[in-house]
Amino acid sequence: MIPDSTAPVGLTVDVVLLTIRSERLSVLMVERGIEPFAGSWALPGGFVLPDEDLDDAARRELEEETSIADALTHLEQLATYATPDRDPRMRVVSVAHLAFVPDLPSPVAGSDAAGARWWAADELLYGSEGVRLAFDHRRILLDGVERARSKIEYTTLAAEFVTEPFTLADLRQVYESVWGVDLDPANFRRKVLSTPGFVTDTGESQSVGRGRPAVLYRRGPATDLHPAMLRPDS
Amino acid sequence: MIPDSTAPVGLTVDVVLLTIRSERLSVLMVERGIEPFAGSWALPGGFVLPDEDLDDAARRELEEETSIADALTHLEQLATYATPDRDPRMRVVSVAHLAFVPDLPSPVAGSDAAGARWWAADELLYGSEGVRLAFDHRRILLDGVERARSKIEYTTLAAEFVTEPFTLADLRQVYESVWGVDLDPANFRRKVLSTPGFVTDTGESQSVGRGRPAVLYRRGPATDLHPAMLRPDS
DNA sequence: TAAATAGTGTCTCTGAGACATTATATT
DNA sequence: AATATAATGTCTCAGAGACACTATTTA
Repeated sequence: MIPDSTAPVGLTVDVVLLTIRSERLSVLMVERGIEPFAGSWALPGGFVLPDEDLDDAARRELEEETSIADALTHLEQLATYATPDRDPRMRVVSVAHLAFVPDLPSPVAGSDAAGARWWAADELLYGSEGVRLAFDHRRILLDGVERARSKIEYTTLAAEFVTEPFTLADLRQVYESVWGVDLDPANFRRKVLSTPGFVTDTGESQSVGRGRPAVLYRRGPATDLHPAMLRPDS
Repeated sequence: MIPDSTAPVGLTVDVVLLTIRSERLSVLMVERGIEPFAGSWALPGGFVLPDEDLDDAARRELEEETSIADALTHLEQLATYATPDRDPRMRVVSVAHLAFVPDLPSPVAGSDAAGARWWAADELLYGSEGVRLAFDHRRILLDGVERARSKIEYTTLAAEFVTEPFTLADLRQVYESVWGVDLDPANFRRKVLSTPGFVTDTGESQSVGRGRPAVLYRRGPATDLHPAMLRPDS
């Protein structure tokens, strides 16, 4: 029985799309052109269509607002946010998603949103510039960043942040940016190479300015890390 | 703007309530008295009220259907299920939750549901008796069990399954039941006692039939395990 | 040649697994 | 005494951290 006291709700998806830009963990945000929260920055997202699955909706909204859905290999559900007054217009339930992409060479151009840009996550979350975030998107972003931090511990998802082919220094930079720590290059190398299928050697190498050229790798077939990559301190 | 093409959806919560009964990981299910899926077994849950938060709804439904919400210390969001045709009546989005309780001495009596009982998770998921599960609750249960299996690796949540005071054998039995493995008692003891705040010694001991009496413990203040409790094989 | 980065080698320490041994209860 | 379970002790091995050292490039 569907009780009368059950009010209809709006269903939306939001996407925490993370990448590494200039060695900083960054997130894609869109500037809202309309009320509520006009002028504030929001996670890309929108209403789910009838008969549309959640992940399809997330990909579609990302395509509409930022046209970068192609590169999306990994998209996972993050959590659902449904505090009654999170949207002043009506009750809206948002199923947040999390995705990782490499630093995109092509500029992110939105067709729908007023403007879309990458923000360094730290700047957005802890900056003193008074950047306003729409709805409860600060909380969603916090949860997404925390999920990313823990996921790269026990999965190979860190490799989703780099463009192929990549060096071990590139991959190490991902961990250092997401975790905000420095890792020992030697120990990091040993850990990555001792995990079968994390990366595959291309045989080629690349010279990046000064220093010895680094061997180039591609993502391997492995998805999990046993044992996990350990985060310093904690 | 809220598009016209956005159909209203029903919002429900479901709860995967796990416990250990007779050394088996078990889940609380209710028998449906009405269509759809009359006679099938379903996870406890129901529609979220207007202005009600998700976790409040989960606790309320659990109380209404099984009257055991009191003992619920841990209740976490599991995932959201929104496949368009998962409910034949209308589009219903279900936010599933996960909770752990000790084996309850008092019988679980439901005021609302036709009947409520504990099922061994294995029996329900892999049994050959043809137990029918309502909606996509088999998938939700699978996800809940898998979440539980991984959560007790790196948190102290296994202790939520035992009644205080408990022996280390009791706590070990939780891991063995949830993981479906045998653990070395000596190594398990060393691991638990070397994690500060996992358990606290009561000083008392308890004789359980034959064998040397075991020291009794209570849950400690720790919530995380560093390093994690390792699952054999994998 | 100096500087910088890539890559290798080695030592130590922690912790997990295997399993022997001792302790304390019941029957 | 026999048996069962609790609790302790010991050995070994895998893996992480620290860091010295070698290799290969550019300025």
